Amino acid sequence: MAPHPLGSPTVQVTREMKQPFPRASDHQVTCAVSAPPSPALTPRDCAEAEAGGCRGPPRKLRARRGGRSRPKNELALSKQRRSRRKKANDRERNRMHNLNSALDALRGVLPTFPDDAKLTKIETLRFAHNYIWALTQTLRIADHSFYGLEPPALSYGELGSPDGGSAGDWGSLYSPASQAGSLSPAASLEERPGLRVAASPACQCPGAQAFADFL
DNA sequence: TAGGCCATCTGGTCCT
DNA sequence: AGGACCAGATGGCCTA
Repeated sequence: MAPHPLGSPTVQVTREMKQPFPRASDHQVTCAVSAPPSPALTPRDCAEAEAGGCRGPPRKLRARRGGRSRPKNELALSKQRRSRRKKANDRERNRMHNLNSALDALRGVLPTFPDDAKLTKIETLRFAHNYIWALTQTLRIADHSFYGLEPPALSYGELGSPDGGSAGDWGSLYSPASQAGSLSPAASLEERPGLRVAASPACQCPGAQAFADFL
């Protein structure tokens, strides 16, 4: 898939565009209260009910009960519901955009070539995880050589999963040792020929050199 | 054409 | 009550 840049304007496809007819559930919600349980109410039934054309207390009686008439209430209620839903949709969209922005920022600090295909979301997360793990190991090696100690044995088996913990949720996704299909820094790039990790002039990511050395 | 990825909508749940 | 978060559903786009 040709990744669409995140900043590109997203086409707002409303429910109305996708689904020419209102969802049954929506209709049921608005109709259920205002009309007696009758089989298969149509929007027209609802409209009639709202206009007082349906069975139910006559106008006079309704008015006598005081306050606003019920149909009007239902109308207002459904309007309010729609408005709330719309606001919630906006927030949700916004939230997902923020999430994607964060993901983009993460992509930005991962060592790939600028013209490489964009990492997918899951690839980005897995790659970042293993990248951090690799950098950690690099620091470890550097520390040991600085203090004149023997470098630690860098076997995945000894080190466990990249997060340093048990092979829990993260490990199940990409323990470098066990997950052949995982996005370990090297493996992930073999999986996607378009993507490479290297310390090259084209790659302007912090830690890329150390990372490449480590590899 | 099938499958992968994605954006969006939606209803439910939890929290403030 | 309203917002944040989540997961399921749906449909569009793209590639092998």
